[in-house]
Amino acid sequence: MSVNKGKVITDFDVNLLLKRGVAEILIEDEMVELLRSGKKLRLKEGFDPSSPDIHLGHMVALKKLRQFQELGHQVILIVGDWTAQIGDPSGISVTRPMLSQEQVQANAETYMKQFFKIVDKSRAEVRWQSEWYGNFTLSNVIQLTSKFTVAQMLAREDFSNRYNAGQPITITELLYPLLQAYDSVAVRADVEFGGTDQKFNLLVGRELQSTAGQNPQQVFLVPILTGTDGTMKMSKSLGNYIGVTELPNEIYGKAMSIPDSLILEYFELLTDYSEKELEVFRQEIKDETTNPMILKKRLARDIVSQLYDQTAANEAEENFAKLVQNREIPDEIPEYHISISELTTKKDGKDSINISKLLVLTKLVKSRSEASRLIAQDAVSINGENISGNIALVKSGSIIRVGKRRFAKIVNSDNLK
RNA sequence: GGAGGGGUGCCGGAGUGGUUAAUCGGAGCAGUCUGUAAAAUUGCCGCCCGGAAGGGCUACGCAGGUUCGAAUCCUGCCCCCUCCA
Repeated sequence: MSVNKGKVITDFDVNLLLKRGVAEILIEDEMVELLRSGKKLRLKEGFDPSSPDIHLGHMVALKKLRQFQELGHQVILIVGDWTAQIGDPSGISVTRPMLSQEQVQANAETYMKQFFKIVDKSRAEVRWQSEWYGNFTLSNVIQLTSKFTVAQMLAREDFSNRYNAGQPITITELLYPLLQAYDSVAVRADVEFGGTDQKFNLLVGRELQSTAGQNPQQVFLVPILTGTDGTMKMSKSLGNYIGVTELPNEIYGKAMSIPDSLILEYFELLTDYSEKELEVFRQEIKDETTNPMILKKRLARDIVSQLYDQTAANEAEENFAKLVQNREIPDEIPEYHISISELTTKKDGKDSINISKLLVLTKLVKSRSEASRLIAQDAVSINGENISGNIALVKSGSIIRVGKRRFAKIVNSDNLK
């Protein structure tokens, strides 16, 4: 097979590619035609390194890209080092803080590693916006902006909502879709991938490509993954996300904590379980013949093994069973070396330790005020025994537990001095 | 440039001189329950000192001022929104 060609594809491929985990394709007929043409397609997806973590929400589209790669197509990842400075206004109701060059640079570095947990590096091309925007002049900007009208921009729902609600929209934000669109021109994209909230931006790309004499790209929209809270979209800023570089135990645990209502959505968008299998799951949930927890465990295991491997997944599952389901103490507890004598006071002739100070030192809590509250709420235990006051006996080797999941093992550093 | 409206804790949003660390809702944390789900329910939800009792500090855009006392009144400044130009 020629390197310039994508694989000849079957109906099965088309169905998998264009149906599973896909929200909308514009223009679908053209997309199918492109795939059948055998042309090696240039698939673009842009990322704003506005925060340093890629999470499962991003994984939906990345998995799609991966599928296309397996059919021989070329992925072009755009590092949005310029647009990140603006902050994507899509679906956001307020202006985002602008980031510094340095910040963006640092985030972008860590992004790379994360991309290639899912995307095949050998069939991907990484392009930085600064490649073309670095030399952009004001006259380029004027030329670019002259092609679009305010009315066009206000056609976008989140802009018009904000406008109507009397919330500020900065001019740089209006620039965002244009910059993203120009990326498509710069890399001559055949298809651009994004979440459904990206629809407007991707469509602007089509228009701009047309005016530049290129074939307008196909717009490939994947669903927005719901976050672990079960209501809002997964996003870093909402804190309801599972990062792809988190540790296996964390990923597993967070996956287990999603509401039941999300199980099928996650299976569909994040795993390769076949449609048939999904149908079985759906039925089982509906008929209540299977405890949703069992299905969730399968889901959690699958996600971990995709991001790590089978072994890690099994370990995470064991860990979960022990730690969470049986409320045991984990095998490995972070140790803290502290000087017990410095924290010790005499009370009733016995040596005792100020627990709230200890909790702050071990970083188990943020402040002494918080520590006092948690103690009062029976959330703190030492070697399995709840403590009732701020004073208790702690020895070298004592295990402190705060809430369900926070642990620390105390190691006395006195005799090391 | 002119007129009007507004800036309150993570978010939304009350409060217009006095137990106000600031009603209420959401988010979050913790307890009970449990499948680390949901629902329910209880409590917490600025920081510091103190074993505790208790005490102190900081906070309602920023900076001053009036007052025994201000998120609340006054002055200046900054920012946002709407309408007019």
